[in-house]
Amino acid sequence: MSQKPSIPKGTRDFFPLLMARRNFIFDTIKSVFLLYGYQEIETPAMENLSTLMGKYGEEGDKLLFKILNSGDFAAKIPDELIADKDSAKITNMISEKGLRYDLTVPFARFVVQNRNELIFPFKRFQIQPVWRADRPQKGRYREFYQCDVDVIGSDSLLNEVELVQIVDEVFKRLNINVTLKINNRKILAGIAETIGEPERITEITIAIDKLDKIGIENVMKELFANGVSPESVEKLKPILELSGTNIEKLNKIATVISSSETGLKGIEEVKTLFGYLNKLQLNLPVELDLTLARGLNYYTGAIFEVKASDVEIGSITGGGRYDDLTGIFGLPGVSGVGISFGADRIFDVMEQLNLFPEETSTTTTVFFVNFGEKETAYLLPIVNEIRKAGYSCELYPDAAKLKKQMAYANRKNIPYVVMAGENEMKSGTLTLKTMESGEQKEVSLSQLIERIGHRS
RNA sequence: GUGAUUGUAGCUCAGCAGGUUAGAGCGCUGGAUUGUGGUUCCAGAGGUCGUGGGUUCGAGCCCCAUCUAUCACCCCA
Repeated sequence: MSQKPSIPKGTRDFFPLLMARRNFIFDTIKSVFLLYGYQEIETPAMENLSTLMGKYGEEGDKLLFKILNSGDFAAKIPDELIADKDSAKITNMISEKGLRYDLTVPFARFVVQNRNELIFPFKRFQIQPVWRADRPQKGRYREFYQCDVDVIGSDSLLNEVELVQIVDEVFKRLNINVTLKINNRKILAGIAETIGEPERITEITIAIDKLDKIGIENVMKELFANGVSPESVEKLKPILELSGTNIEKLNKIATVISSSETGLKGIEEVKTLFGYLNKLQLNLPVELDLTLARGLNYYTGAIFEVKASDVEIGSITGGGRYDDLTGIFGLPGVSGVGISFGADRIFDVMEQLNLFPEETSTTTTVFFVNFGEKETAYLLPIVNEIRKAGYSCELYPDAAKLKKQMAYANRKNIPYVVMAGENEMKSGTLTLKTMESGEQKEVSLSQLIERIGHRS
């Protein structure tokens, strides 16, 4: 049986049209990054497992793609480990590399490793694929692109402001309606302190993150289930029910968590951030969302998340401040903020909303029919002249039937077809056919260039 | 990792309560038109019904397993 070839679960092939559209997104994002003075870097697709493991929580470790060691690794596994069927320990023995899970942790590794050559504050961006062994579903893939911008080595809140501006500019250029949600991890810590469960901040944040999805009752149930005491959960309730404008919410929460120094610091940070943002003319609505938690446990200050207003797809951009990510790699006291644009989800949003401009599907401008050897010799220098003039063109490689060549040009949506056979060669001209109208005209080379230049 | 739905020609789908040689539209190939595409007409090719087992006289249809895609949970871009 000739079994059909296939690709791994959650991965995709991209056709030329899709690539043109994806590149439109990447180019847009990249141009905004450059506009703000960020510099591009790349890191390897695979990292040592030791730099990846333990950075994304227990769940994250499970979602890492691990790469099998080369050689006869099985021989080195002690029999008792195999007998125990202890996957975790066996994994350690047979795999020491993994595919990157995001761009932030490899970036932290990069910064620590190359700290002496970098200029701080270091502003970098990075557009590369990441891999997660997740089960694919709507808007979720096992291989997808992230477009990260980070500034590391500065704890100024101006960096947060700049990131918000970047988010605003990118989505303005892509013509997507979005809402930016902001929260601060210090406020969440303050809440946990206030209700007397400072140790359980992770469980608490994960639970309240689900508030708009499962409702307040279920959030509270989940907290019970995770061992948070009933009294603490009761205290949490009024916090979750906060409503009003950003400032109103801030003021209310400030009174509730006034005993927590960390919490108040968080509130101060958010107020400062909003203060700056009010001075700028932003297109997107910015909303303080105290239920925004984001699972990644390395965030320590601001947390950002962007949601598309017109499509139900989860967050399309996210990020935050991490004070000590490089500490894990031996360089403490370096603070960074960053956000990550989810290019694939942004793509899905734009597809659904039909937001791609027409030009992203353009192909060759001029097509030259191949009539045979003599004609090809006549055409080759002309084809080159067209390219020199800045127009993309191609000469069909085979002297196939005219019908076939015309059909090819038609399918590729090429607007101009040039034919040059015996007659044209004799008179030193070219026959130019405009595909859309079907109109045909004998022209000189300079007339041809002029004609295609008029197209817009 | 848990739970559910799905799978028939390149694509979108039909397929009568399990019953002989599995259909349509679009696409593809060739011709009408040997220097003319997109429109029209004519002809043709293409499927071991996701894969592997099982039930049955007989399975595209029923059962089990497996893979894929989709959806929800977990988590996340």
